[in-house]
Amino acid sequence: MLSRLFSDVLPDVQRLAAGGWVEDSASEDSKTKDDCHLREDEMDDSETRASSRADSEMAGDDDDDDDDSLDDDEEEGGGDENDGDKPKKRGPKKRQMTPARAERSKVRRQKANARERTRMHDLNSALDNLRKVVPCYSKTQKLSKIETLRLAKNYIWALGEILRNGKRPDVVSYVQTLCKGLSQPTTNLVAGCLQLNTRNFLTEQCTEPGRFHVPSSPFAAHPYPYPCSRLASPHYQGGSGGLNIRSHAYGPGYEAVYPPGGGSPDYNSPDYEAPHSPPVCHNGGLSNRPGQDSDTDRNYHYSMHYSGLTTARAPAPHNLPFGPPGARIGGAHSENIPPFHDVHTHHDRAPPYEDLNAFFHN
DNA sequence: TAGGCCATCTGGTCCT
DNA sequence: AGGACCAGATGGCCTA
Repeated sequence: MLSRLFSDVLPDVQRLAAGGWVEDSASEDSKTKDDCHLREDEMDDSETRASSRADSEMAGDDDDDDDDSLDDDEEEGGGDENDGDKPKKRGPKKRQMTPARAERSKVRRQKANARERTRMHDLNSALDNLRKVVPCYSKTQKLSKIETLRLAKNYIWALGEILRNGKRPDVVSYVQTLCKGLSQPTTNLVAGCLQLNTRNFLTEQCTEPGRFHVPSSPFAAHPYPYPCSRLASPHYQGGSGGLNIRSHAYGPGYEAVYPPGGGSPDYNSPDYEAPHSPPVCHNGGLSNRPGQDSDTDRNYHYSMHYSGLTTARAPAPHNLPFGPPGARIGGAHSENIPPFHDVHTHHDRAPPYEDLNAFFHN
């Protein structure tokens, strides 16, 4: 069984690796593959059923020829035994299903199914690749397809805004942008990514009220002071957890937080078509006390992908698109990144970010 | 148990 | 004819 599994998985992995991405999710796919085997077994059953259907369609054909031309000739004039009491149908006649034709049809269908499977696997691989470059990635808890696409769209839009505005957005508006149109769980997920980093900042680095310095996040991969009045506001429960982001659609008491002018994307822009997701709010249920709950731990499986801005190929750590323009930016602090077994650091990304980095470096 | 997500099968359509 | 693409149907798995 295992060898069968590997023999099936390996070609896929090799194919995907040849496509430019090294897939390391063979084990992850094992279940699916196994399932696939089961389904193939089922397919055998269905094929059997299909065959029996075909056989039933073949009722009355006793010539049993294997020749196509013969089939065609046959259908030109054949099958009229019962036409006496039935109105003649117009259009192309339904071909009589000979065993040979049924066999060919079956093989064709099997090949089509295999192609369709491959196509969908390729599509899923592309989606996996996309998951790796959007700002929240986990091997263990993957974003759904639709959420991946939405988040990717938001991410692109946010990056575009950064380029258009020429200034770094604050963390909250950035999260707002990313979470537009996302489901609440995904919103929490993205928020969790940020929360993780802000908590580290708060517990380890923050020494000055109202100053925001994130050590191990994309926001924080570089120690520069990041003023964020919101985080220092009464709404901010940073001392006990970090950003609390939640939709007020989940009940009263959740205060929407919007950046006070500037830096915030124009969600009404025609460029932005996402359905309006619940606004990103404070006061919500994401207030993780250090070491408090399992959700907190789960959030640790995620990393903000802006950490990718500090890739080895990126010129320097002053590539962070956040914080005050012109802020002094120090060295990278990848060593501050906690040892998440699941964390994705995007060292394999570079060119677009180098552009961005260069932009913010100037 | 309902709902969400997913993989797969299948038939239709379009294109080469 | 055959392949690519698509959408509907179906059933399994998982979670709240």
